[in-house]
Amino acid sequence: MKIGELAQVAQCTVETVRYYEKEGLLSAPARTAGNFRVYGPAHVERLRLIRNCRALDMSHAEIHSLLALADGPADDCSAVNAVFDQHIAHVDERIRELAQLKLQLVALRERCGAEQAVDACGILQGLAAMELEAKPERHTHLG
Amino acid sequence: MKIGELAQVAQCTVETVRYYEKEGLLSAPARTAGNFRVYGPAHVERLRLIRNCRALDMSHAEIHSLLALADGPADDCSAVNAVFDQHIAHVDERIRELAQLKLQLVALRERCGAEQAVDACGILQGLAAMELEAKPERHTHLG
DNA sequence: TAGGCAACCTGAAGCTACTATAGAGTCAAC
DNA sequence: GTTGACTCTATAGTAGCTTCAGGTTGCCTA
Repeated sequence: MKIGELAQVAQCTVETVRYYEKEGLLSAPARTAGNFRVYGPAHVERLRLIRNCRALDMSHAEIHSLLALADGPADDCSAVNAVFDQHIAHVDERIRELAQLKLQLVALRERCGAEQAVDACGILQGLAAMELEAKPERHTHLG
Repeated sequence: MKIGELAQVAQCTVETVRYYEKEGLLSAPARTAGNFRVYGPAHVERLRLIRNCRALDMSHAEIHSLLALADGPADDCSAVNAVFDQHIAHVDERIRELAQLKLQLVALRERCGAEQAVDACGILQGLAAMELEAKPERHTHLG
């Protein structure tokens, strides 16, 4: 199959497929005489795996690790589990961060219920008054 | 004060301050004869506001809106509230997405409790078998 | 056989919010 | 007068794509 069909079955764009090839996530396929990429079932399976990892918000680095492990001759998959556990920890941390954020946001929002002059707006006042604190170090690649 | 001091009181780097100026979030200050930037109290307040908005994960576009409204001659601050409400909605949406993601991740993780051959690893099998679904449109700038 | 059109090709730029680097200039202290 | 901390501009890099420009291939129809 050509790149358009591959992209379609994998629910992504052709540009994304080419990008994965450039990044080394997807191996370079054979070419036709006219220089078109030709893919087989192995490529489909690989791309599906990559896209599923991305759907789970895994980074390219994490996916690279997983693919290497999947290809490798390892006898047991504890390393796979480790990559996965770490990613779950990333998601957990981000959820906690956002929950904390929401508390702050809602508290600020409550300072301005009624319509009033901008100068008196509790939100803007709150934003100006908030204490800046050094951001805690991040251990997640999730934005 | 010079840029280093400003950056220190605002808990950010000098590079970030210069970046905000280039982006139009912070107005260009006066310069010394030696071409050093000189800031006053107004700049401190402005930068604090910006940094607080960023601490709440607001995008530059959102901050631009807020600053314009804060500066504007508007009689009431309902537009401010609207920007804020929309941002809260962004955070909410991202929390929901991540919670959903975590369910999937934990379900996958449970498929491989014990150490076993990579070929039999339930996680990798699950990742290959997952049904690709078109990603829902995103309404948040939060990663 | 020619023309048209969709799909393909490469390479480079754009997006967000910074961070990092290079190479040069400024300034206060010793 | 020289050291060293600070500042300046300009450029490139980060992640994970998306978009664009400009050109080629291949199939269908007239």
